[in-house]
Amino acid sequence: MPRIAKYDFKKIAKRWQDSWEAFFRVETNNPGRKFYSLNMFPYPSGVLHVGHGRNYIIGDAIARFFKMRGYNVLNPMGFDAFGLPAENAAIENKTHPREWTIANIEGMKKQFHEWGIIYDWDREIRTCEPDYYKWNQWLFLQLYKRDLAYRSDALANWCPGCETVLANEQVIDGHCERCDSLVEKRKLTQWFFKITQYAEQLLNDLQHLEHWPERVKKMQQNWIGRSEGVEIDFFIETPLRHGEGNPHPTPSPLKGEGRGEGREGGQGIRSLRVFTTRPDTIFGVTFMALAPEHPFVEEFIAQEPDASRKEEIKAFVQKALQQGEIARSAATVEKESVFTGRYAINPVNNQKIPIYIANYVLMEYGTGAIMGVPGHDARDFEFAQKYKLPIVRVIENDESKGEVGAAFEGEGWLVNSGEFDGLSSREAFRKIGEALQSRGLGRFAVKYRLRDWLISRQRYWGTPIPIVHCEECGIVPVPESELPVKLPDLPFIGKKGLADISEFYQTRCPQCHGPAKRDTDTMDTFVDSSWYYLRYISPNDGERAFDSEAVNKWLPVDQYVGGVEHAILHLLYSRFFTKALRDMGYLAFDEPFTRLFTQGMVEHVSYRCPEHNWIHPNEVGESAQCPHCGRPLKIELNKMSKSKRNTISPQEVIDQYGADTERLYTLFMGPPERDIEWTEEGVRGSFRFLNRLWTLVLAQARKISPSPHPSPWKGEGVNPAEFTEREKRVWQKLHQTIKSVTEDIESFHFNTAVSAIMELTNELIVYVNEPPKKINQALMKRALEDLVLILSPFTPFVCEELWRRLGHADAVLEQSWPGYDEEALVGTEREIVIQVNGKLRDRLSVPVAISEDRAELEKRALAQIQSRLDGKQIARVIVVPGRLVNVVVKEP
RNA sequence: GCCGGGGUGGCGGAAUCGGCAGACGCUACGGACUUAAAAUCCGUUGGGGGCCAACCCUCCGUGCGGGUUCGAGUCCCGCCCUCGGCACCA
Repeated sequence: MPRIAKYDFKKIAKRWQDSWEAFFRVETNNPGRKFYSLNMFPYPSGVLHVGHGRNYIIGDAIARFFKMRGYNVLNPMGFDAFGLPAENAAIENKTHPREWTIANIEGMKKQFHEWGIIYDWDREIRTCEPDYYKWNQWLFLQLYKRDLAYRSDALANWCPGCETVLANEQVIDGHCERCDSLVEKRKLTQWFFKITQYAEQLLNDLQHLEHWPERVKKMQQNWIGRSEGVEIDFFIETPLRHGEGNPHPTPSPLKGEGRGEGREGGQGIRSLRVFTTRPDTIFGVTFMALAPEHPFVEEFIAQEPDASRKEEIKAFVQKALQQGEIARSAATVEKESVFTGRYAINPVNNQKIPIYIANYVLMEYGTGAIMGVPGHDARDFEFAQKYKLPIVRVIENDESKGEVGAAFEGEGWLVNSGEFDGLSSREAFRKIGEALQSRGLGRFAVKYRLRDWLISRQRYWGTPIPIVHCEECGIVPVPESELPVKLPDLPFIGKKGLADISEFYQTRCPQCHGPAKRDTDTMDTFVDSSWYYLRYISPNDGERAFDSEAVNKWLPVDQYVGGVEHAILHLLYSRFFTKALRDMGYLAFDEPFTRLFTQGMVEHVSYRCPEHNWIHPNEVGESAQCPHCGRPLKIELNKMSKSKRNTISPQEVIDQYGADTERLYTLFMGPPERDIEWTEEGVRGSFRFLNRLWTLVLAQARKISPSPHPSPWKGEGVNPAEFTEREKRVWQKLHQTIKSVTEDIESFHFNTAVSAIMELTNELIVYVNEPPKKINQALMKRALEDLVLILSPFTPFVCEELWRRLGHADAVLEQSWPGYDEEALVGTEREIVIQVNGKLRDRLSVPVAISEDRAELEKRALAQIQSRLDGKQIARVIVVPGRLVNVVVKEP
């Protein structure tokens, strides 16, 4: 017998690499049975490692699978090409960010090609090109027209490392998500998108996203942070004047008309508005507290007659402001405060309540002022203890009685609450709210944690904001006909923004044509990625951002695949854009992504030397010593990253084992949603499998005469009625495998799909080598063909080659996905488990017909294990048809 | 603190409408082939015991403690650990 040619993955890759693209070119005009498969587009930061590959390999497998199932698959790719790293790299290499970006894009496209990942490159998007960012500007203007984009001075998150402001979403534990610098609050005039206008919808519509991971929805829900409560106005006592004895009698709020928060005439501040989610605890209020930034603070200071107290308050406020809101908002910070010398009146019982300024009260949330209820709020309790304020219990339940060491934050019934005594917390919430509302002293309100999206960035490499500042006309939007406002194409000038380039900002006012200044900020790059999935439908359209008609046919995206790190930022912004564009009439759907899959990270061992820091695994020998100083290295498991020096280059793997091996291992290594460790041994295992497959198919291929592959769901070419028992088992295994692989791919269980394919391969190898060596050629041909087809989304190169060697002239992607025959799944015999008292004791093989016959199964099972039952009394026999017989015996 | 994942052999992980725990792969060990090694192939591989070996038998075993059930990795109650998100948000 002639030798089988070696599995030459390099030759095979070269042969088929360029042959597939045509299958993923789509006509967008006529979607037919469409499937929009989308991977989150990458930031072109350099070379991709095998961990990045996971995202794209999953996406490619899905696209190929749906293609074979007869869908018109749209699978585009592009580059999120604006952003800070390009600027930093450009400064380092003394080039222009564009050069660095383009070079990386070219490199990454080569990598996709090597991986056998197919996109419709005619639809490629690069967000740094004017023909893309022009539409960012257009979108900005649309939002501006509808008051969804506005300019405001606010305390913004300033990152000193990146020298720019950041959105709330980009601040992690008070640090910059990019460079980890401690973020400061600075008062700056900045552009915002009014995402809060959609807070309610963004929250509510989460429930319709059935095919999103639960945790992503939960994260968004937390982030939006809705709370229902009541806003309450507390009258403030007029301050004492010098020489006066008693303060003026306060107006009785229960009788008087509320006037809401604010000042009145020359009388100064009259009332203070707070927000609470627990109006039922209002009788327990023993202090009020303002945020140091609260507008009343200044006035209180001004009105303070006592000079030393005035200084005390001033000093405290200054210190708190310096500490900054971010630092102060950490739960670990000690509660500090100063008494203002002023009192408020509790509208429900006329009690006089001292007003404090406290560091733990945030201006950003609610009204910037709180009512302090130490009996029922842990923070207020801590505060009251420190400042020796009274703690009043106004809610009780069976558990809380007698307990006084802490705030009771649960629900119960009211006590010490006047006419509301005895009501449940819930009833009291409503009744107290209503009582306040009827007197004009309060109103039901809903607050969100979500803040508006700050989009201004003080950087060069981004989309210029299309606004002109004119001394005469004020803020003037650039007319749509003048878009794009292009980035000045100067040799890159280092760490400078547009504010340093007079050629850019000097302009004329579009309205009065007088001299004016362009806005010198650029947009957050998350603007770019909030709508790119719309642009893929008509990527070269010079007339509009996207073609609504076609977009409404192709979207929502059927399957979106990407990293969970975008659970909040990108995915929330995209949902916001979709809803805003829908309301403008451009889109006819509510949510951009029907199904979302978030793949886990790939981890790899990393070595750390106390002196030389991270050492690449390739430099580390068996002994795990530092190659520079010989010291023992600390071994850790970390996410693959350049900074930890533990990345694996796909090129290494492809050179040594081929792209199919990398793809197979990536999909097989573990459940795709979970983080998983990359190991060299695992890669070799996948390589071994492909070699075994190669040998099996080639050894048989020469015996098999070429003929067209039958259409699915039919047994053409094979005749199961004439199969031997052995052949029937092979046939059954084949159909079981097709079924489970199909279902596993649909549910993203690639690891078990691969293992099912391995089992089938093993079974076929056993069948081929079994002693009689009489192989049913028709069966074998069919089995190998189907095997190759169901493996092809995972390892397209080797499968294409094997498919051709099985005698086919047409491509794998032109084939239909194999179907399975329900009848073939069953087989002829079934194994029934025999248990005694629930423990496995024996097995019984019965014909399928009998496996459903309770009486017969019981009879046979008891006969088979009779010897075991000596002297024991049978109490009961449980029969599960098709599965088992459990004999319950009483021990003598 | 709150919310959500997850805890199964030496390792990654299978099996959750309650019904054979450990599929598939890796590692390790033994054997075949080879002058030798690599590769490949065959076998063993959760732990303990039944004198050795084969076969077989048996007990224990899915984070911990209870419970429901003929039967629990799977369901219920109470904990522990771990990863992720949110967190002085009133």
